Amino acid sequence: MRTSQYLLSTLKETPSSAEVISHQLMLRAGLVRNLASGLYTWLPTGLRVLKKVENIVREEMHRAGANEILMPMVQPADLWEESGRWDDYGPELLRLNDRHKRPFVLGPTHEEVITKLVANELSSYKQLPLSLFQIQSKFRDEIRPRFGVMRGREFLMKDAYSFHLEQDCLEKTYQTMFYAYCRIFDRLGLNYRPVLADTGSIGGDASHEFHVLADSGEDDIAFSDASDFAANVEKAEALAPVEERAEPSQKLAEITTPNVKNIDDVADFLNLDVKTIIKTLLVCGIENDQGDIPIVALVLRGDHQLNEVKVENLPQISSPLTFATDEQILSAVNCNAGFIGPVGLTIEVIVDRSAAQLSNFVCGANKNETHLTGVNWQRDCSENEIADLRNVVEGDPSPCGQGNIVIKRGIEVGHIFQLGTKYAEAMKCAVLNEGGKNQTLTMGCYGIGVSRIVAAAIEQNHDKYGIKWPEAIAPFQVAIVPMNMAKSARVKETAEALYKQLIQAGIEVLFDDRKERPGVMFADHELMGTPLLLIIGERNLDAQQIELKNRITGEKSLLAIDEIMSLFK
RNA sequence: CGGUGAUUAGCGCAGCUUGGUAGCGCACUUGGUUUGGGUCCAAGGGGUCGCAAGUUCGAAUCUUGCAUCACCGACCA
Repeated sequence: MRTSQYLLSTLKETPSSAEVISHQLMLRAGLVRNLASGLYTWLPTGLRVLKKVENIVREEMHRAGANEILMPMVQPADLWEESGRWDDYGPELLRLNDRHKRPFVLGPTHEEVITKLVANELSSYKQLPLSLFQIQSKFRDEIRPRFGVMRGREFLMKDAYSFHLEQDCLEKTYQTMFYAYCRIFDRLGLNYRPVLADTGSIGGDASHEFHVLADSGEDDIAFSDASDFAANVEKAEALAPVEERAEPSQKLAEITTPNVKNIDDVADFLNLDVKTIIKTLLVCGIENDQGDIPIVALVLRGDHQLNEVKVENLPQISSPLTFATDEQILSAVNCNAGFIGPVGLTIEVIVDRSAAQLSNFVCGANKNETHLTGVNWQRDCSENEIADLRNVVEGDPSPCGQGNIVIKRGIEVGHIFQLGTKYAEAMKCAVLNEGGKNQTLTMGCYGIGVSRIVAAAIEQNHDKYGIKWPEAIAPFQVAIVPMNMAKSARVKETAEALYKQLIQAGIEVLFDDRKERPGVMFADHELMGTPLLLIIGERNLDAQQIELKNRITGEKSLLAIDEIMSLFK
């Protein structure tokens, strides 16, 4: 490709709307342009990268035995009614009507369509297991699209689905997909980790997320410093403290705490460590037969954070998690938020493992402007249900039993999980088994955020000059940068000849044939992140040499012209 | 959805307080100059100042409403 025929569209200045570095560089290097909130046009350079990522994903899916298909982006609403997600899926699901006023959705994912398809196409266990995938645009009407294509509303995703008669077969394919994902991210040249994940609203048993490690990531990942354990903080178990609870040594006392509203205030007021204070949060339980919603108290150590996913997974708590309103709090405990404590509560109380290990602690007295000190479990309030309610923090013992937790940020680029029979049951996806009986299939589901990978790769590979593409996904393998070609026939001839050779050899080459100063060319190619530059100038032509510059290492070397082609063998 | 801020040329911004025919830098066009790291000089083109209404002789500027975009939070595959 010659730059004179190419839409280069680089920008010297950073558009003000771009927050993270990948978004800034994608705009500056001319990869994408914003159309509306969360919607992007892919320019030639960006599309080249996107296609490369897509192809690596496709190749590895084929290697894993999956068949490529393509499903429509627009899906009839009745499929979603059938699966129950028409009601369950929130406003993220974009709903629309056609000219006959029939309802449709813009697909945020394709479980319904594929399950329906397989239900219609398969009839015998002999056709199983079967894996299908597509690479298709999805639309999710995100509340807050941000970070460019990292969290866009329309984005490119590879989604694969596997169908099985039995769980052990599903597990085998799950393993195959796990390794396929590792191969994909290895080939992409990214620093990534598979991490244990919560199965979330989709349900199912086992789940791993694949995260690209980057400070700008939106997820917290808990690692062990002594093993290869890694889990999303949502999922990482906070183990019960091993030390025995200390015996009560203080008397229970009531103190007046005016204008003390949160844990930090209490700690300041009493000059105590927040770790000796507990906080009590009131949330909504599951609606009972009378249609009442019970309020449940959750007790945590002052320095710990509530883990909403863990709480939602408790049988007595409503999902999604809903905090009690001020009115509900007042009627349940007869005081305001900020002064609630477990002593004397009549509602159900669930205590976090770490909070349960405390003795002689401070808590709210269920009376405004009042706290209790010297509180002890059993002696002052009944022994309650104990559960893991909190996020792990750095330094916690790792749930794998080895080492301690370290927390890093990650960008979720892949997610695999064992779906089970949820959709197969809803969509009546079954085949005849060996015994001639109808048997509902069990499913696996495997997603990769293709467009998000492009952003994640930049987050991980850039410097002050621009993008440093991993070789496998660079838009061009090499650029020819002639110095002052307009004035030097020799430079022009050499550049043209080299360009022709590279094209013939099937190399993806960008020939900078603009009449630009060298600095402009260098700056553009460094911004675009082309891994290799071939710099042709009068200076080295006397010796029949061309300068080779490596974008990643910064190394420069001189090569004889006839050696150039051997670089690409 | 709540809070905050923004909206003036393709991009980055000034002008608004104190109303009087819209400016700077980059980019773009033309000519010259320069040519191994974003040259320099000169001359140009490009704007319903987000939209609508109001105040006024006169509105980018003051008032009101709306829209869009972004950030923080809530929410969420």
